[in-house]
Amino acid sequence: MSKQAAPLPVVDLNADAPCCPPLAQRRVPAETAAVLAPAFKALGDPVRLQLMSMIASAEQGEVCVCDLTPAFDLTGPTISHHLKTLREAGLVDAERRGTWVYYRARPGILRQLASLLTVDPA
Amino acid sequence: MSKQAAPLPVVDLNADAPCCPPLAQRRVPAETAAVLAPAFKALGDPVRLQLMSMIASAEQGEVCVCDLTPAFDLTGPTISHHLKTLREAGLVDAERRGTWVYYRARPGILRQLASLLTVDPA
DNA sequence: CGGCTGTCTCGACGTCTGTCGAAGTAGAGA
DNA sequence: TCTCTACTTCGACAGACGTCGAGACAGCCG
Repeated sequence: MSKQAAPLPVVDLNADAPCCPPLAQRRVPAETAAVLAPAFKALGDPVRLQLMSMIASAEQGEVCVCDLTPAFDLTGPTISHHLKTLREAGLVDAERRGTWVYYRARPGILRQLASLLTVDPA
Repeated sequence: MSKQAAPLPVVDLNADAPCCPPLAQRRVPAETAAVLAPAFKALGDPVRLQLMSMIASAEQGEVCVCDLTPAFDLTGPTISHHLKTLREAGLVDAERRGTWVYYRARPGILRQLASLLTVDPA
């Protein structure tokens, strides 16, 4: 950290309201791009995109890893790695309850990404 | 290619209407994920996210590469490489007119990505 | 306590990516 | 035609990424 204060929470990934106007409406500043690009990057893998969808569309709002893993032809560690990527991108949350670990989506950041990509109906 | 026909254009990136229900509404099938993930991946770099925004928000609907390049501390070849990535992801189109090359956004795919990320206001 | 199961971490591997400089191509103009 | 500018392609390199097997850790249940 070279900045001593970093006073501005440039983009708040937890906010429920869109952080910024649509990408097609105003130039995205470098700081915003630096914060949001990793989220897109995390969705930029087919496996993670499916994982994200399975988590976000879960009936109870959460899914057990044990239900996620068998849906792919990949080993447990690999799925775990992808879930970690989604976690670090702020797209999902994990919680351990007893033997199992449950993942749930963070709707706030999804909304922000969606609004960023919004295009005028023109 | 093991399939002999591949008859279904599973996802039409040029369509203006959303190709598929929101990611949080129904599990994204593997084929859809395979088609859309590259687009998210292309947006998963801060430079490309800014380039995309500069192109999509252009006043005349298009931008000259010569206006794009000086906005970054990167060499021409590097910007050219990122633009190629955006092109190959189907996010932008390029057209040469005389000396200059102009890029414009493809709103269709942007709309599809946005609708995929849409979350119920719940 | 000891063993079992579910999940994550670690280390390794081949591949892909972002970046550059050098060289190639396309068009404008003298 | 010759040269200049704008942009792309090529070749190279360091670093990041996706995947796996082996092992570590956490919680359950005898």
